[in-house]
Amino acid sequence: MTTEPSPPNRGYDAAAIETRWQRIWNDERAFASEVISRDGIPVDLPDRAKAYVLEMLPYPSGEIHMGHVKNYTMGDAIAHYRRRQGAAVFHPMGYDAFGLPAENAAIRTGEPPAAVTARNIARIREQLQRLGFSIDWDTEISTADPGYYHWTQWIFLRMFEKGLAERREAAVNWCPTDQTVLANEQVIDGSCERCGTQVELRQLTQWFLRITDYADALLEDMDLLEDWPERVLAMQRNWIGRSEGARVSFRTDDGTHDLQVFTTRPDTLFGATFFLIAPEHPLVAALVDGRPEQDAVMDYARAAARASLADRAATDKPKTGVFTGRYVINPVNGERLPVWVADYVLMDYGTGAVMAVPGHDERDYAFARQHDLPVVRVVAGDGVDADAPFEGAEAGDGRLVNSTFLDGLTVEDAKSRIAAWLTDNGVGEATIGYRLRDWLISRQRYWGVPIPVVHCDACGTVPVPDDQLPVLLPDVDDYAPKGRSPLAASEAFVNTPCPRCGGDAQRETDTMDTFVDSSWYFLRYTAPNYGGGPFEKDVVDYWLPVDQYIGGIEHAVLHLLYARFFTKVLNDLGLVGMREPFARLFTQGMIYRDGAKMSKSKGNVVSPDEIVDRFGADTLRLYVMFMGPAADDIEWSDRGVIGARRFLDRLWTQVSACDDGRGVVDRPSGDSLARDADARELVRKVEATIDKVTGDVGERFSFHTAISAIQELTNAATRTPADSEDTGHAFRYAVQTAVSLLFPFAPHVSCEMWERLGGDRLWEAPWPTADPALMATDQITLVLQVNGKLRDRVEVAAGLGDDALLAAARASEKIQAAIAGKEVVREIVVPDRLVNVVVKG
RNA sequence: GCCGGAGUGGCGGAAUGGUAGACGCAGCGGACUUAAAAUCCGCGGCCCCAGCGGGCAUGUGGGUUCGAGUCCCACCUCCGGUACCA
Repeated sequence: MTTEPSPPNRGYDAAAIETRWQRIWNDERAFASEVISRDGIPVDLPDRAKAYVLEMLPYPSGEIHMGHVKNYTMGDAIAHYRRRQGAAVFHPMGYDAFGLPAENAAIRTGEPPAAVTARNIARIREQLQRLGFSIDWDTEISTADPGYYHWTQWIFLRMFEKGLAERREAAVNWCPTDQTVLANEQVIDGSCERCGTQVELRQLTQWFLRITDYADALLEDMDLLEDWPERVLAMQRNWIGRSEGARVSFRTDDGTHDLQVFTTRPDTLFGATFFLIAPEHPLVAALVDGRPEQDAVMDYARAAARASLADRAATDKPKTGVFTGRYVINPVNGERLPVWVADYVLMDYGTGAVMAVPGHDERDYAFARQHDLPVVRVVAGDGVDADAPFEGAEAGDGRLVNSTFLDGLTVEDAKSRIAAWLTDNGVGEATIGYRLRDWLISRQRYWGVPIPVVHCDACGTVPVPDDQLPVLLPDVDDYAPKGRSPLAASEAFVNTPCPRCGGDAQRETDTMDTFVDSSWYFLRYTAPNYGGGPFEKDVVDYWLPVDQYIGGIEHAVLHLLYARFFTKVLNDLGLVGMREPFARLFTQGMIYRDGAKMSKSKGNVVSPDEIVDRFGADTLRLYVMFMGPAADDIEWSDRGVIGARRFLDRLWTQVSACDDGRGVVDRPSGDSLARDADARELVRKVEATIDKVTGDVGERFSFHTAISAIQELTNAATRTPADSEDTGHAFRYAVQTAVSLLFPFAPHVSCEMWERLGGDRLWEAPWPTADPALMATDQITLVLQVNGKLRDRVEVAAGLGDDALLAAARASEKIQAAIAGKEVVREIVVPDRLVNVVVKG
């Protein structure tokens, strides 16, 4: 830390108290779940309300950071709250343990990734336990454990059987630094999301999961995700990128080849003046074979293949391309269109070929101007002549022109008309395009789940039989990536009899993307040690979907999309009952320091351990919840931490003032409150606080305002004079309620204070409920306005009628002065709130 | 460009269409102390005024309303995502 504020030198002993309560909770297994399939033994499913509270599992990098603290503290507060409301709560924890960091460490030091990972997990577990989270530690899982990845492989095989996992050749993203392929979702701005290296496109045979088969289901079932942040849904929608259009078939003028295009503007078919194919298009070589243009075209295609993704994707560079010398026939009017190869056409999207309509597409327009190709208008906006010159592409709405049978139609009508025409003439059809690509899961790296298949010369690709799972990750001497998986170097691993014919065969040596591991972990928690399957359906169906999922926004289109896909596949296989895994999602904001995300390289990291050492876990937890709205990015403040501790110390002092052996008291009686106005006002504040905190924690996830309400209550208690038995009782009631409400955020010291107040087992005590009758005030401040401007305030009894309130307003000298000599036009009365006198002149 | 979100004191932020700035941080004044720290009490948007008071204030400009931080329209700025997606 850059500043060194002193810890308070008075107050409670955080280290002693926190250790004590952690031991008690642990000894009593206080947060163990009732309904977990431990070894395939049938369990009774209670019909109480259930709450599956889940935070995204951590990658065990060695140290937790503040983001984790915020994430898990929020989940813990919700879990505690739901538990005390009487729900059966499930709050598990695990580790996303496969992945590159441990492997890269292994390459540097020679220590096996399994050992690095085991050490890191032990460290993270210790840190989490030190923060006192109410986790069911019996359910703890690691995705790198053979007992876990056995079932990752099993699920993969079920997908393989359904044709949802397949091995095929494709242009894929290759990271030259990490020496492995990457999924589309892991390429950010043309660079590897992990190391930032620009990725290359390579033509390789790889394993894919057919997530595109689920594109529509992933879109449609967003309706089931009512409590997901809009921006996450928007990102997923954009990522899937569904667009309605048509497939159209163009034949070469010599009739030898058929080229398909996808277009969202089939209405502009008459405006096509040339035709483009991607440099990677499989027909490029065939089209130019033996022609004079061959060399130029092939050189261009090779250059495009070499260019980095980022260079290819730059939209501001000139539109390059080469004419192939070939022509295709526009099926709608028989016109010959010259075929060009251009690198702005992506092999990845649609069919890798497009009809170019420069009049109504910006990119085609730029290309046409660049290469002197004709531009034709087929859509004319209001008042635009059919043959008016162009100043740029016109993508707007209008009516069709120069399009024979489409002339006069709106764009929308022309689209359906031409779709019908294409179908009738057998040259195309209406279809849907997606931006979403299949999920490339092969990785040429060591520390991941082996893909459980065998390659046999006689039988082809053969799945490993279920009874031979798990395919264990072998020990190897060298973890360094060499462009192929390190597993390939282990002959004992690779060479195996074919499960089908018994002949010599080789195991697949690629491992799986770690996002596969985390696509189903939330199911395994319900049966962490079960050996008979990945989970048990009835237990999964009891707990799932997750009632509240909490994690970072960075997984909006990665983990969250993949996990939804897995759930749908498992649902289709009849293995789980639900279609969506996470009913409600909360994405927490990041913690910044000095205007930047905390990171070692920037040297602005505040370590959770250091804060716990100095102030205690309760202080850290309270502070991260108090900083600001949980969903917002917020700047860390060293001084703010001290403020949180100061509040706990103040409450501790108040509890000490109640240390008289009276025990936990009931709400003061009506008689007591009728006798004493101070007691009445303080109890009113208590009830209002219960109401506020309950809504903030239970419904609005507005933890910072919940905490400030508790602070207001303790401030009010302090200010209440303890001058009678009635105020003494009210004070005690206020303090004990503050402790009870604070518990989800600062559980250790709350339990200690509760005990000192004479209470027992606060984590099981029912959550307080407010008495609405006591929340009402008997005095209100009536706001007096003239023409909507504040002019005066008066104290009056609550519940007065309009006439009495008007009378009070008219009695105000300031109001009289403000309306003197003016005509009163209208008087607005809002009961128990304000009077607004409207005057003229 | 497109999609999503946000603009309120010195700072983090609060506010069912009804007292703008709760709560906290920093600051200032006071108490305690030989002194400091800690703690406790109090003050606190900006401008004018000795004071009483008054004026101006929630990114900008319009609108709806008795009344707008809040609702509507247009714009500006910032943040995040995405982008030759045909």
